Amino acid sequence: MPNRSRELPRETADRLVTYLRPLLCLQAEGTSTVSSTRIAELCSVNPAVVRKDFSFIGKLGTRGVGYEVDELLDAIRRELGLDRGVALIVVGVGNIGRALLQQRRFDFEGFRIVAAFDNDPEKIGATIGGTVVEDVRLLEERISEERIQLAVLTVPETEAPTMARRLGDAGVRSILSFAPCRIALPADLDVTCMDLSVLMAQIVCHSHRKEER
Amino acid sequence: MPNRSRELPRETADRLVTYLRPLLCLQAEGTSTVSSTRIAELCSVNPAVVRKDFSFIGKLGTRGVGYEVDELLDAIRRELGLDRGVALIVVGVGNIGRALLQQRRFDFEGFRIVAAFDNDPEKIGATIGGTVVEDVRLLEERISEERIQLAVLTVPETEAPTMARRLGDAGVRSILSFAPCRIALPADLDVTCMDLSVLMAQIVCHSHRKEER
DNA sequence: ATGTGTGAAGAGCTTCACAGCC
DNA sequence: GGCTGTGAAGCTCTTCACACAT
Repeated sequence: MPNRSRELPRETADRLVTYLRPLLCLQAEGTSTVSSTRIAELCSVNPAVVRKDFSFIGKLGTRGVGYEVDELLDAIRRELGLDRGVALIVVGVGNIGRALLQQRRFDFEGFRIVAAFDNDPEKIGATIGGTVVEDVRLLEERISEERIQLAVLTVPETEAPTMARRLGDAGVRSILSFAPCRIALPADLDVTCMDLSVLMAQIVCHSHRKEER
Repeated sequence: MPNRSRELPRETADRLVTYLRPLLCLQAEGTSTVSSTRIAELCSVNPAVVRKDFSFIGKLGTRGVGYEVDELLDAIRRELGLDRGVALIVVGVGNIGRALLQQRRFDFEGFRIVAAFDNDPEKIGATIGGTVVEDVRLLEERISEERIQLAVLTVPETEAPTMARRLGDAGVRSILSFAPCRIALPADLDVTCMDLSVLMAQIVCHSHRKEER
């Protein structure tokens, strides 16, 4: 009985994303077929999890053999909607903004940075990693032109809430913010805050908790 | 019956960290007491979750009133081991490394960047955000001097695995890596990979999945 | 009246174990 | 023999609802 539910569990969706990179590596080194056990090793998870995850996107494996790497990649990307290139913008060209613009690996993975914005006249007009930095006043115009759904917000903490609202009003669906502050969210807009202090604190805790065993 | 199990669930530990920042804000604006409902709003979780989480670290609230902000902060930090300042190093002073060094908020939150390293002679000796960049050859020496347990790894992808091993051998317990690659982990060392492509892909998926409802 | 503390019920995810196919 | 596919069991976390304290 094929697993027909369109409802793949949230955890499964998240893990499917993490399988992509190891699979791309295997593909690059010419491996054509791979077992759930091998993938599980590469991702530090249980092999049964891997098989169950794949079962949600259809029967892809051959018993006694394993999975075709190419097929897997296609199936995962199709399922997750990563197969048609996701256009995104970077708002704020500070250190983190620059890091993103210079990260050329994105192309490879189905992301396309189509614009970057800042309010600093010194930065406007500069080309970083192939993208020209534009005046933030053009933000709304460009978002609707390019039908942008994802924005990465890397402006200073003080400007983040205002800018998040502007992005939402302009039609952006999701925001990944690096500002270490709570952003009041207008419900239909989802904001993911990547707060490095929080992340590091969590890591430190895990380590403390591990010692107690 | 107080919840005496030292075993706080992993999710609880992670959430306790996320409560810190809103609480710090409340403290800064002079609020002395807060309800589980208010915290729940600020963190987008269920109030019952908040109360249950706090119950794991002892009875801290007053029925009919709420929780003392100061007490809560102390209790959470004590429980998570964030009360005695965590020393960390930054390895690799590229864009992300610089972003971390300039983030002065860490001091506030119990983190102390005690050293930064790079192999570029142009960068060695420079002071960024109050920290002097040192030659990466001094890495092992400084780690043992300062008894470093946490390192943030922001070197290029090609150097990340080697450097992770060096850090592990030198005595570091946890690594937060920004390199978009799998790092073979020596079991007792825990490596958290913050892969921005993966994060963005997950965000895009959440958004797609939300639309389907 | 208001808001905490918590057993009990419920939901969701993980692991197991084995049948089935190559 | 090797590996997938998957019901069923097990486990963990979440949500509910209400007793209890102020």
